[in-house]
Amino acid sequence: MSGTSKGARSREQRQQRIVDHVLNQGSASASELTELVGVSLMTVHRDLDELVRRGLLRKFHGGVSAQPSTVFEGSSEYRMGAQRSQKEAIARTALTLVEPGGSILLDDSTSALAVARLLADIGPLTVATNYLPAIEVLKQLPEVHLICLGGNYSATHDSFLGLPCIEAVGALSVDMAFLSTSAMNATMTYHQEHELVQVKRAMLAAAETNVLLMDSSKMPRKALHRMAPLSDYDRLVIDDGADEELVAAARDVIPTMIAPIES
Amino acid sequence: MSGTSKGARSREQRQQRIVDHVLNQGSASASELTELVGVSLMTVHRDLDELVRRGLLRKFHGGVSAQPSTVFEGSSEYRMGAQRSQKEAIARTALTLVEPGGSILLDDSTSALAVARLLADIGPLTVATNYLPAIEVLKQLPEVHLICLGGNYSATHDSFLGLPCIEAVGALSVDMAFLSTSAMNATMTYHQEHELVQVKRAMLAAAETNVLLMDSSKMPRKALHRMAPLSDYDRLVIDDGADEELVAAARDVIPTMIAPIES
DNA sequence: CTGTATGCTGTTAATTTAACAACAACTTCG
DNA sequence: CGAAGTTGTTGTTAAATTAACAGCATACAG
Repeated sequence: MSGTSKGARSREQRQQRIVDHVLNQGSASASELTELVGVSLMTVHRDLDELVRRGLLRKFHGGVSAQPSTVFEGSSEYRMGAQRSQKEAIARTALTLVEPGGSILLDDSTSALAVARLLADIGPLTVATNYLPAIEVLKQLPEVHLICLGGNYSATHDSFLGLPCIEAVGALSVDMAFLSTSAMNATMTYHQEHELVQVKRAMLAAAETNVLLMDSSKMPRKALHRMAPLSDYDRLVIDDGADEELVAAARDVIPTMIAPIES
Repeated sequence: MSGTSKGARSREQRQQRIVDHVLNQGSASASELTELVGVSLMTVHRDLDELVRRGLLRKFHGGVSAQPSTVFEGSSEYRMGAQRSQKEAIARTALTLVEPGGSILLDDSTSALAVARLLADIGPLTVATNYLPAIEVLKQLPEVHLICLGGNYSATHDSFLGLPCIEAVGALSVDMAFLSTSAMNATMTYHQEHELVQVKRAMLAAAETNVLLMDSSKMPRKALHRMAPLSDYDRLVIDDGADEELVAAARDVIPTMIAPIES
């Protein structure tokens, strides 16, 4: 490609040092970081912008902090970033399952959003979702018949949930649902929040074919609520950074597609 | 309370002038606006922040613009335009009917959007709507419990319609609905599109009190579909540019509030 | 009438951003 | 193999934005 081998490496190391320092101190000013890593103020700002974009840090006027300092801003933006290329690869692979003229369901996950972003040139398609960022993307596409699944707005997820949403899903019958969960193992999928579990289960029931989108970072973990057994899904799409053993185990249960991460 | 009578008035006028100028020019720089309104740069920035918060302007580094700088503008935002100050006046008057703790319904009209923009400091409130621009505004307000009425997305209206929406409305029972129609006379309201009529009728049925928002520009006209008799509404809010005769006739049917247009 | 509180405004200093120039690493092509 | 071109990273400079504090006018209570 281009001049990235040495440059990118030192850049990464530098950003890692910044993250470490901020995580230790809780927060730091830009000029403070200038001295720490020995580059210009401008470069520090550029690093910080990227780290914010990746969801690792928070920026406020005067510096950066480790945690969501105030409240604001859906943590959904937050989730993207780090595994962005994985999610994009997964979405590209999952996209091969979509056929023009069909109907699909997208849940409120960044993985599903990545799918939405790739639906431009498929052909006529009906897409239903409760996820506002996905709606913003899909409303631009003239060939997509968009259905919004309404409900109670959740600022933390930037989506619509609750009984109204479940009922709206229940009224549908679609070809395919693309779902993601916060954790899984060889037999079960899990999620942190009960409210989301209810909606996702309704989606599972409403679709002919259920596709589970998983980026490897969340693979060998559990979470509070059991959501659905792996056997409830018809297809697993996962990136190639996943634990071999787990993938092998999952393969015994459902057809599994491995998404290659581009360099 | 405090020093707001004269100060606030000039402040509002100033912001109005800023909005007018930006809408005319398409965009403007902060320093340019400084000369226009004759206050310090800092105050201009404070005004712009507030106008952005109210959803009237977009800010980018170096100035502000009327539309989403990157994309085209939704045709719905556009409709505002000429009758913008009327609609804002109407909304401000209608707002006096809203009580904290209550629940309200907003239809997919720019008049209802104007109401949404003023809901910031009312107190806890439940608001349901099928209108995407209103959702974008309301999702910012921490005190508002927002319910999205889902349905089939209509690009021409930027809202959700059809059977799913009607069913979602039917599941609700709210204190007050704020509606607008494309035409009215002394006994009847009308609308151009049947699909909208159905949704609005459902809203009428779901609310305890129905408030009709009318800017005078559309008063003495008819439109294709009869929507509902004026007697189905409980309150009419109209700006003071309306035809005297018609207002008098309407007064015989329902309580009517006249919204003063500021200079 | 006086004191206090509240909100709006201006000034200053610090921070952040955009825009451009310089440079290194890699690629391509002769 | 080397020259030219491309791409990505960094630094410099100037402009823009923000926070913080101080000053002033108005409203209200006593």
